[in-house]
Amino acid sequence: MDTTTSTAVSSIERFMASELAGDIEFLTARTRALGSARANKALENLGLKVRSYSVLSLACSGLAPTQRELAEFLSLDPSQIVPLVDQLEERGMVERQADPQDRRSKVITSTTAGRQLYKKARAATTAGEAITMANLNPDEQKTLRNLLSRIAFSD
Amino acid sequence: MDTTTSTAVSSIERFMASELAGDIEFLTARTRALGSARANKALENLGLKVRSYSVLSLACSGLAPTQRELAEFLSLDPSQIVPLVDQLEERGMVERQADPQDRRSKVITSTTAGRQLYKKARAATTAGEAITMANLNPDEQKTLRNLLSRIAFSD
DNA sequence: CTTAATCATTGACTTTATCAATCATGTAAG
DNA sequence: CTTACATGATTGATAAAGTCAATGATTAAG
Repeated sequence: MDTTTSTAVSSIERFMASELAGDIEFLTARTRALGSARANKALENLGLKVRSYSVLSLACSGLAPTQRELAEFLSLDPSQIVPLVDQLEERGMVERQADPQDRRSKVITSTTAGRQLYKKARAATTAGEAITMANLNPDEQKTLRNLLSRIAFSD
Repeated sequence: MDTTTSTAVSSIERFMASELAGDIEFLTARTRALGSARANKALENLGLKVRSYSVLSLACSGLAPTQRELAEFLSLDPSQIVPLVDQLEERGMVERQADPQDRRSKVITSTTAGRQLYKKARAATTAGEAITMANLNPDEQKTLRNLLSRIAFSD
């Protein structure tokens, strides 16, 4: 007798037996919803969201992404990148640099302030991720990354 | 020498070395984007999307979900469930039934037509999922489901 | 050269998400 | 009982995301 630990969990357990709960699409959607809610909260103080954090991260990577590449890697439409870069640029965190190879493209690079912000943001998301993954041991976490990567980059 | 197989892939590889590419949040977001695009396409002919499919699936599960439970399980706001059920109900696929235990709640059940539609839809999404997971062997697929479940239901 | 393709950008438009308010019902306490 | 408070579905307002076509600047190809 006892199915009522917390209202939130009680009914969830019932549906874990459903066919839907075995769908990878569903599981990734739910995992992502949980993770990005947590990440957004962790980034709030820094004036960032998951999206702007992602752009900043790639800008700080030294890989010199163009906006088109950002769109592709982040699964976004190129038109969605524009306001993301706009905001970061206005804050002085990144810069649009004309690509000398192809003047249509704009390479996004980070400023010193951008790299400082990223360092803090990275710490925040890492901490959030640790909470999200608390149920998995380090080996399992590594495995999960590996498996997801092979799906996410299978195109 | 050859890095130019397809424009889409060429730059992606470069960014797989980035810190961001190791973030679980990022990997689930990308995996989900890929998967739900495929699933939506697979469901298009049936007049369904991932969301309505999920509701239909749970309605067909025999688990008698209430709308609140659907919202919780699908990580949606209760107000988002309303139009989803509306549409399926208008098509005669599901029914809102007053819960005799609690007349505030409405239990969503499937009709015969709903179960027939679900059968087709299930086949479509399963096929799509097989494509998504093609790079993983059966054991790996099972492992992935297990690991994701433990994160997705860790609340 | 001229034609076609690509990149960033804009703008229109649709779909999702978020949140407060409401009505009906249920629960708890005096 | 009845008063006070909590909950489930619904509505409506608003913000945020996603989708798509069109444009100007450039580059690539014939």
